[in-house]
Amino acid sequence: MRKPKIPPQEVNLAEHKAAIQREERRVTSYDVAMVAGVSQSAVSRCFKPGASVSKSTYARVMKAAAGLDYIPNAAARSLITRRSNMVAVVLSQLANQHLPAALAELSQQLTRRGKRVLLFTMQQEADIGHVLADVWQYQVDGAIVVAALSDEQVQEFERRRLPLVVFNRNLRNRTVTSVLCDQYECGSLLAARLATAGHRHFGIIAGPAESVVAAERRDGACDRLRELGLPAPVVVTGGFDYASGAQGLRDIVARLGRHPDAIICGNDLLALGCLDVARHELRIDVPGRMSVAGFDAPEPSTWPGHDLTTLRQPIHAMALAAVDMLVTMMDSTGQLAEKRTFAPQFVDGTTARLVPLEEATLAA
Amino acid sequence: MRKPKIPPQEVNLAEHKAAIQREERRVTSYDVAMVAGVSQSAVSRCFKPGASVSKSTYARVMKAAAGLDYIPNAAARSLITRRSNMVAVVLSQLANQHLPAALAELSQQLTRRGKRVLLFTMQQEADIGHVLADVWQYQVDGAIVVAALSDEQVQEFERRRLPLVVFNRNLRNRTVTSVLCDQYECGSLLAARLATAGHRHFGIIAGPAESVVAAERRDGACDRLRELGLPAPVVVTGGFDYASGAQGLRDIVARLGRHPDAIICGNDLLALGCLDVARHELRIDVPGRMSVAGFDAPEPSTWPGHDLTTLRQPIHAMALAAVDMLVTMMDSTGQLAEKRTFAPQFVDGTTARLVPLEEATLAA
DNA sequence: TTGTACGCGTTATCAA
DNA sequence: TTGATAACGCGTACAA
Repeated sequence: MRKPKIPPQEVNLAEHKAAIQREERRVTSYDVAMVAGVSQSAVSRCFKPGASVSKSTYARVMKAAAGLDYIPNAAARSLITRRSNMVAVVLSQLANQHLPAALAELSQQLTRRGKRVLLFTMQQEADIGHVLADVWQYQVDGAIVVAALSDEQVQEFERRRLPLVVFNRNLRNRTVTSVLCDQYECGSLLAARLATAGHRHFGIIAGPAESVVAAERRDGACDRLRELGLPAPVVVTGGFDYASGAQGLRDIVARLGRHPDAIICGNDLLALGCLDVARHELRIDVPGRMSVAGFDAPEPSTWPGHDLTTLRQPIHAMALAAVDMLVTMMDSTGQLAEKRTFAPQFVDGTTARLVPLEEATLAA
Repeated sequence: MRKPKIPPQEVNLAEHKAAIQREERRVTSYDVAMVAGVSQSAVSRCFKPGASVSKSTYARVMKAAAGLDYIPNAAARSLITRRSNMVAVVLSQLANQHLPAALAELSQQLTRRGKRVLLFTMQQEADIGHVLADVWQYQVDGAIVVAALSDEQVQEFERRRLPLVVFNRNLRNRTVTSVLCDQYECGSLLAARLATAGHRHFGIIAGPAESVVAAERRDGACDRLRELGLPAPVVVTGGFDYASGAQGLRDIVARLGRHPDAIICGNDLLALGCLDVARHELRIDVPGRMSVAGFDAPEPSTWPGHDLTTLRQPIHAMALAAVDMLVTMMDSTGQLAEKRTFAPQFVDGTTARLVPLEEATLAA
């Protein structure tokens, strides 16, 4: 019923192109077929890698396609193949923290594997519900979500058979595939390193009470200190900002009557605030008399001058793993839920003493 | 020829759902129609805002749709409507500078208008050619590009009738719609402000020789100083990093035999390096004896402690403008190329003296 | 207001 | 290797 009822009839390129222009149509594979003097299916095959086409046909088709600026329509393709080659990446607070770095890595890795990124951002993680409704519409082949999904939401992914990888969030749900850096373990590790160096009295500037990440880091540190038989640390809460770090140290010193041996901060911004108050306001020698450590080392280029002792999440490895897992799930129908947990990288700055005092003295 | 030859025949929901499951099909509007006992077009109308449907039909359809977890297929829709509601956002170096903030703003604004973001990232701006080929495939309704497009590439957008807004890049091509912060003007403005305060001898740590942005800022400052009849500034080049800022000041001082009245740095990282060397190595009183200023104020939360005098690009306003223009172009067919240039915001830090010496003395 | 019939542009199947 | 034909899932004239 289509116009080109007589396909193997070659048509003049320029003329045909003008006709398309006139009719305000898109250039389709039919148009290419007419100009090349082949069938529409032949054109389709030429754009499918590994299809069986003769050299001469291929050449004629490609020439016609180039002349018409023809590009296959991804929407039509995805309709029949049931694959869009798009992956949804869902996240909030893009402006904060190391998410930009993570997004860049995810995007690069997905592109390398021939997938496109359909980006969904939200103001707050709580808005995820609205976002998911959009995700379903767009026929993505999979999703990488940086948000705390509810059990129900995870189940909806399963029901729709949509491969899902949760990034950097530790869900209770055991059936979900995720890649993360164990924040509890991070807190534990940092406490242990500092304890090994001989620190006994700890202060913790934990961050927001409602933050899951902050809570896990705090609990990891507290539990480890208890296991080691050390005194319970003084814990204060607040925001995740510079000012909270500054006030946090003041509060701890006020509560304790003196400064502790070491301060663990919920993130690096807190640590910087703490550091400045310690050095310039309270005149505490850091790291001589007190150590300060944080989490979430930013890119090397940022925060120059400071040389914080901190932990860094291996974003590159995590992004690689997330994309790997997602692609595997997309290729094989039957998938196994897996949780890959990465260890943090220790960033050996100059704001914490990490060797026992005797050794430090010996070395000096 | 389709199965539901007899649509107004109500079908059991659970049974039908099981059948779909069994056949491994997607849920379509036909399925909803069968369960609701209406025609497929009725279902379609129910999902189109402002279509004429009776209350009762709407209710039956929505109930069936909810029961089947039906969501309209965006690919099929875009095939017929010729609109995908997707906008391509193309950029490189996501991890650097203020691009994350810009992307977040763009994404928010586009989402607010019911558009989805299809994200294309590249390692270098030069890779834009490969990326564009992908953009054409995905039938986006428009594109926001943060890269220096060639004339040819701009023309291809026109040829394909694809609305384009160039973000933060000053193209020679006058026919392209773009939104940007004039870097030449930024340099000029900063030089003028400092000159007004009485500074006469300037040093410029310009940044990479190959960077267009760096060159424009430098030229703007140099030209303005010349217009004001001030001595030619000492200009040094290097990278865009902290170390280059530090070395830059050393070089300027070595070349001049003393330190100048004011230093203009190609970006904030350079300024920080310069600042630290000035204060801690060369023992120069900043801003008492020398002023230091930069460009590209980062988010308030970053680089705490430093309190740099600098200029900030109004990213929020720029993103808003870009999306506004793009949406306008998408809605009306005949579009007019327009270039919207925003003025930078002055960030009044503490590293530069901005009032003439007499006033400063009087105030003291 | 509702249903019929068609087409959007492609890939997949099958026979030639 | 090639061409005819049938889907894919939806929106939309048009007639009822």
